Amino acid sequence: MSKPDSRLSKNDRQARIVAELRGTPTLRVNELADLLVVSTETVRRDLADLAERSLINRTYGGAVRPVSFEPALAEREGLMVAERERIATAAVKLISAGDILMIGGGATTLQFARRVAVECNHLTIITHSFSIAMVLASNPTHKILMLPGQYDGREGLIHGAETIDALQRFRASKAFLGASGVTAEGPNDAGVGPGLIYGAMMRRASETIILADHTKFDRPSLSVYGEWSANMTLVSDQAPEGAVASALKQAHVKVVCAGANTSRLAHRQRHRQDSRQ
Amino acid sequence: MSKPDSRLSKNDRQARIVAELRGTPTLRVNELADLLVVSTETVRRDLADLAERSLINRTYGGAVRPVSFEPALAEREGLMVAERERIATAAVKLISAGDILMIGGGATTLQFARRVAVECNHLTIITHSFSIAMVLASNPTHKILMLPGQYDGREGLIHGAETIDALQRFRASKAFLGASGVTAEGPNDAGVGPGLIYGAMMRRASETIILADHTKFDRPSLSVYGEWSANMTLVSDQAPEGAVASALKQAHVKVVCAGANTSRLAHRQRHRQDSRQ
DNA sequence: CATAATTTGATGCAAGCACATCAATATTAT
DNA sequence: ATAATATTGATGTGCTTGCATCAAATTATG
Repeated sequence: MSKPDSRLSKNDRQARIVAELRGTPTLRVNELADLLVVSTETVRRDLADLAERSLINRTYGGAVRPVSFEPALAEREGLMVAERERIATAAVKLISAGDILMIGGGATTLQFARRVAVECNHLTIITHSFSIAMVLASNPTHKILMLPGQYDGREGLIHGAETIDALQRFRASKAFLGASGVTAEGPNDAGVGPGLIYGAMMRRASETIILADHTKFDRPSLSVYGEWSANMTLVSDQAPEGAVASALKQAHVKVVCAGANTSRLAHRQRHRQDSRQ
Repeated sequence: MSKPDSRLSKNDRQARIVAELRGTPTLRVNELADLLVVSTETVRRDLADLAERSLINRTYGGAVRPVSFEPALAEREGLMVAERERIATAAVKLISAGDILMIGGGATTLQFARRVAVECNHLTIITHSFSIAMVLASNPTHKILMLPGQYDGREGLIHGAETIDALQRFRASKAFLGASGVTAEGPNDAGVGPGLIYGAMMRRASETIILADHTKFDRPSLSVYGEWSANMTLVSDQAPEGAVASALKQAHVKVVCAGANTSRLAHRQRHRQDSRQ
């Protein structure tokens, strides 16, 4: 994409590596040293640096693009992997043939989308998240509708007035939404823009399914985007307790608890952690 | 012999590798050999096999998930790199401060977008291409509007009736569009859906700039999406000749020829091809 | 059942990678 | 300008990967 400038500052060089990775899926230390005209050791140091900030994914001998190019998502992607996988697996079971889904952005819903791509077919899915659309597209039987609006590169999401407006023209049977926090008041999100969209999705869907691991319980976030009601389901890895539990009960919210099960998952997680370093 | 059920057939084993890769971004040969209870050589052979069918992406020492990301684009990305870079550089010069741009999808316009991200600031850009939006987002001063519609994972593009409809609500000062073919009739595209969008963009923009390298000249494609007119500019690496040239002249289309310059570009191209396999 | 074809494992070798250490160079602050 | 700090390059060692070759084992086939 650009030229091998003879000398770049450390920051420029590292930015360059990330940029390069946008074009090529995999890079090798040697290639980079060659391209940037620095020693392989310097490249190695840069890679270690970038991997720590999870801007790249280190491999033996080089680097690959991080799982999700959205910086904000990449940070969270490594956490609670096993829990999210269990939640996603349980949530997929709630899908019926012919459903029209809305899926909100987030690390947990992305995991959910991965499973939808594998296990379901011929669904219509409305989303505002780039990564979710891309993941789902690996299964060509799905019909994926992308919402319009302003693109936020940090979160990899579309949002804004355009998005809300467009949502009014759609109806879905089920909305699958993530949450930064789950409190007695309702599910809430750290961002105002996304929160507004999740709220709009809830109103345009017959049923709403909230996907949230137990660390979200009782953790209030910036904007409460909806109130608990009887057409909602909470899918989590643990059952909530205290104030949250009673609020859910009072509003007749269904709760699905995706408890630990096979050794396969534990095994998977071990694996994941290995490859993460 | 000792563990009959731990033994998998070749196909099962390879399927397992792909499945494993769905959960983990990167795997190493050793990990896999360990996991599948086979020798590292067998794993290597499996990986070579899978890489050939592009079900995985090989790295030194392991494998990563393949770029499910725009297969169609990836094919073209490696070709005519130097030409595209020159075209992009020349096209960026046509941008004025405060412009509202529409950018169509394609390998050449993507290259153009990369330069816009680096060289321009504070532009409003309307697009239907995921990769273009993502590339531009690396410069947070830009405002990126994403069009709605159906997502085509193969091309990484949005298209459909929704998209055309939404375009009617926007106006841009300049539309930058790629083309599969450039004939006397006008710019044309291999896809019907994208073609309709490019046509709509042309009509909603005050000026249209077509980006196309010389291999597109006189190569008719499926759908002619617009007619040459005086508010159009063609940016290419070579000046067109014959019927195309006279058609452009008659319609008063401006032609910008981005001549060859540095030798480092050729160097880059070699590099990219290496790292692609 | 026996033979052929395929698949797998073992081994040796060359090349590549990672890491630690130390010297040289560049950058920054005082 | 000088010193303090940070960054980079060079080098050597140990480990890992990749590849080729051949033997063993498994599977398919008549």
